[in-house]
Amino acid sequence: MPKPQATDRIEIADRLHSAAIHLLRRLRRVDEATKLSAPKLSALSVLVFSGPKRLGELADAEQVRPATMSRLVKELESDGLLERSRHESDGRVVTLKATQPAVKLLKQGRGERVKLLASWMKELSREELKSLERAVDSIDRLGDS
Amino acid sequence: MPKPQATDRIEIADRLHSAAIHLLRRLRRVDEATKLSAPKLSALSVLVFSGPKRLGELADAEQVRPATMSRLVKELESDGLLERSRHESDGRVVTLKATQPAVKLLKQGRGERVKLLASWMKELSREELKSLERAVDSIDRLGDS
DNA sequence: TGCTATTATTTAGCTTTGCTAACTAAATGT
DNA sequence: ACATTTAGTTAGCAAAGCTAAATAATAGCA
Repeated sequence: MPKPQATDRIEIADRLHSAAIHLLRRLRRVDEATKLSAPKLSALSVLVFSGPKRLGELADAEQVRPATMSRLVKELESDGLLERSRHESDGRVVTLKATQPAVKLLKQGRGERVKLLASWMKELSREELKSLERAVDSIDRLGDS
Repeated sequence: MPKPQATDRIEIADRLHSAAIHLLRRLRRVDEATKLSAPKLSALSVLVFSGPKRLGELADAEQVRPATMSRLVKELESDGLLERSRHESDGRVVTLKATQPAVKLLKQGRGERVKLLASWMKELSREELKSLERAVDSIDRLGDS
């Protein structure tokens, strides 16, 4: 019984890479309906489910540069989905907080993209769903170190 | 022992969505080294591992519009990584074939992004790797129907 | 205290990769 | 022959990533 070799890992890595690309491309199609693109939904999701954050923290959490997050935040703000406020003691930091409409959108609607993805998952067998559930955490930790 | 509920699926879908976004963002950082972005590597990978394709087929496989694939192909061609040729009997179709340098790059080097991803996977336990291997196929089939 | 360095965010400008719409060229069918 | 369909390309736009440079506030230190 062979142990996992480097080539196995590379094979799996290759398929994971393609699968991630394909999955996000398929999900992109729902964007018009939601009005929220993947990066915006993902960032807003952090604010809704983990509470207020400063801009730099959110950029870190989302693996983008502060400059990129600044633009996303500006657009989410003008959509009324989050509020910027200045920190009381440190005037440099901007604190971001999801608004009620955003909480409603994400908590109740949970996002059109996520609902669509969840509906696709109905096709999976019980075992496939179990594997997927276990794998998701591994995937999200990949490259953390 | 409860069966998987809709809320479980939505929870997993939400985490899968975030995990896929985060994974691809982390991988993007290696692009400078490779000179091949995710969409190009993914498209080229199809040609190398599944053989020549017409442009429309490749666009379908990659879940993008022909117009988008046409541009990617043009750039890959000017990098010497694939060759366009006209179909013998049907003058409308363009057949795409990976060149030797491309085969070498992907088969031997297997792409910097994939190598990096594979190296991250060393941190996973045997069990996590197994779950991931099983899950990858499910992920890639999601939304196929 | 007062200068200097650091830190947080923003702005400007560029690149890549999606898209749609409109075009060309070739094949098909009536 | 002529209209329609099919395959691919081109043009032009938007979103989201980046870096570099600007701004503003804080912190450190002589």
